[in-house]
Amino acid sequence: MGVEEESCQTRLVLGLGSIRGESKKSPPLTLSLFGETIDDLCGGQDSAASSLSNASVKRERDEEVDDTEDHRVSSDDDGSNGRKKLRLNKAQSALLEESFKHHSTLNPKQKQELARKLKLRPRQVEVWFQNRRARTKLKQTELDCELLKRCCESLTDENRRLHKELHDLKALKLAPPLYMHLPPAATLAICPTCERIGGTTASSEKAAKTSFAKPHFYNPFTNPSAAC
DNA sequence: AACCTCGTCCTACTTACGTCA
DNA sequence: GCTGACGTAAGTAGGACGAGG
Repeated sequence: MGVEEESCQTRLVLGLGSIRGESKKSPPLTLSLFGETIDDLCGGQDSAASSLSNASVKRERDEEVDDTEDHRVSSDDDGSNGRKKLRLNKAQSALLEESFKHHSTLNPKQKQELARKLKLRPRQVEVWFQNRRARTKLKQTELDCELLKRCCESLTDENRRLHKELHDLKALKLAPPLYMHLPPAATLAICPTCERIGGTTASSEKAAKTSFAKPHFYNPFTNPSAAC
């Protein structure tokens, strides 16, 4: 099936969502002209083109640039009006990915060059980059979400632990006989920040002194379990 | 200088096709 | 063969921005 065959066909694409009124942005019906510009079809400028959106006009202009290879399949063979979908081959995907690694956006020259190499229309290259950026962003959002979830879980655990510790300390305070079993007060070190009782070793004393000298700030993002 | 229009590019959202389990 | 989920190409609306009048 050649480009000429396809480009001569005017295809009416009916968006189901639009028909159902699901999309607030979409018009009820969309007339899609594949391979032909409005000007081509109307035989001149300033007729119907002026009523089209900028994007549509631009798209049609792009399509004029490269229609040398048919990556589309006409759906009119079977009499349906649905659009057929381009599938990029592995080589095309690989080159696009490689290009995306170097720059996630394209200038017009790069777009043209890439389209020429891939034997695609510049508009298709542009769309691929738009969708690729969207996928990258979505993936990053998912990763961020996962990280926040883990931080939240960590903070919840820490909070639970601190509550329990506070409860234990209060219980300890209300139980005088237990004082008898504790070491002399002078040997106890209490963390001024978390109010935990430290041990009597040199290291814990040192830690306590350090805590006095320099209050520690807990950053769950850099050190989720850094508290004491 | 301030404004308006136009063209272009982008994002966000959506639709619809192809594939696969 | 049918079906639902998923990935993705493509359509659309609207905003931002620069150029030119």
